[in-house]
Amino acid sequence: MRHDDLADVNCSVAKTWSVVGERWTMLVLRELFRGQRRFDAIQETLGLGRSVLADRLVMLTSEGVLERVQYQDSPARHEYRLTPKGEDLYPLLVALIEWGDRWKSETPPMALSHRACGHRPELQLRCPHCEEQVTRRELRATFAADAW
Amino acid sequence: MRHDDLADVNCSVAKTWSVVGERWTMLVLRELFRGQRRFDAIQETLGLGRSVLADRLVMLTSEGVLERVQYQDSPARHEYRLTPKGEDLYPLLVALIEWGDRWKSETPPMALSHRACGHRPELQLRCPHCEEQVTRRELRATFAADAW
DNA sequence: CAGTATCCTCGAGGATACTG
DNA sequence: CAGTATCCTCGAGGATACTG
Repeated sequence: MRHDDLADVNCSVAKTWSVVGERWTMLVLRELFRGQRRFDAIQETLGLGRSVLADRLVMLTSEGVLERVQYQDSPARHEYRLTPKGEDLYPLLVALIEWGDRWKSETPPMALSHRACGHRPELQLRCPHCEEQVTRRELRATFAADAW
Repeated sequence: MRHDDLADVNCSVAKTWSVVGERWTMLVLRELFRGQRRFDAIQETLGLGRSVLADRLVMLTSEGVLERVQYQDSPARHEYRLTPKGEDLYPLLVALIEWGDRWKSETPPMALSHRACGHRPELQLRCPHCEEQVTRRELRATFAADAW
């Protein structure tokens, strides 16, 4: 199974992975969420190959995760911005940060805080109906007939 | 930068990626969360190479994400179970599922429901102090001096 | 069943120079 | 600045047979 074949499998994990599962993709998105929009800025910070970055940006743009926006003319220059589909990857990024903070870093390299109160936000798995947190033991999984 | 070098960078996204960022790792974990614990069962469902699966299981075990448990003797047979460190990857898996359900699947291939009420749980980013949901616009990021 | 051994392919990524 | 062109390396993953 090639990487691209993940997109065609009936599993939401695999489909998402077909978009973000390559080595550099989530780190490129990390830069976008951090406010970097320029090719050279991202390339220098991450230190990845220019052709790899160019390829990832084209892929993410054609996926609708980023949009390429002209920010000046003569000469024309473009930058990349997160679309709503791209912004919606934020919980995924936070999940990566939280796990790394908890299990792989002594001191968190970056701290998020709620502007209003200064406290640290966290991802919670909740039942919107019961209005309480749930653990995976309290969940049932139902698979469609053609699910992978 | 090789894949393994991500572990040594001072960024929690990169460190987590050094554990879960290869092509098959999250899909292997999906099988574990689904209750599959046996080598052959995982290998047949996913269809990945046996040597790749063996390598991933060794890596995840040495990372402390899985533990290898003997479940019978003569002949000795082993299976794999999620440790607390592995269980803590569940929000990450849910984030992948939610994004795929929302943006890449017409009908969700698998539905999670709260056993107590039957409703669908969701990941929410919350401030535990203010006891309310927050968006990324309401957050501030503070980087350590040596953060990547 | 849970792997190991062996061999092979191919494409992801790196490096560097160049261009409008 | 935002890429493209070119060439190259190497290791991740596939396939198949074998083993305690």
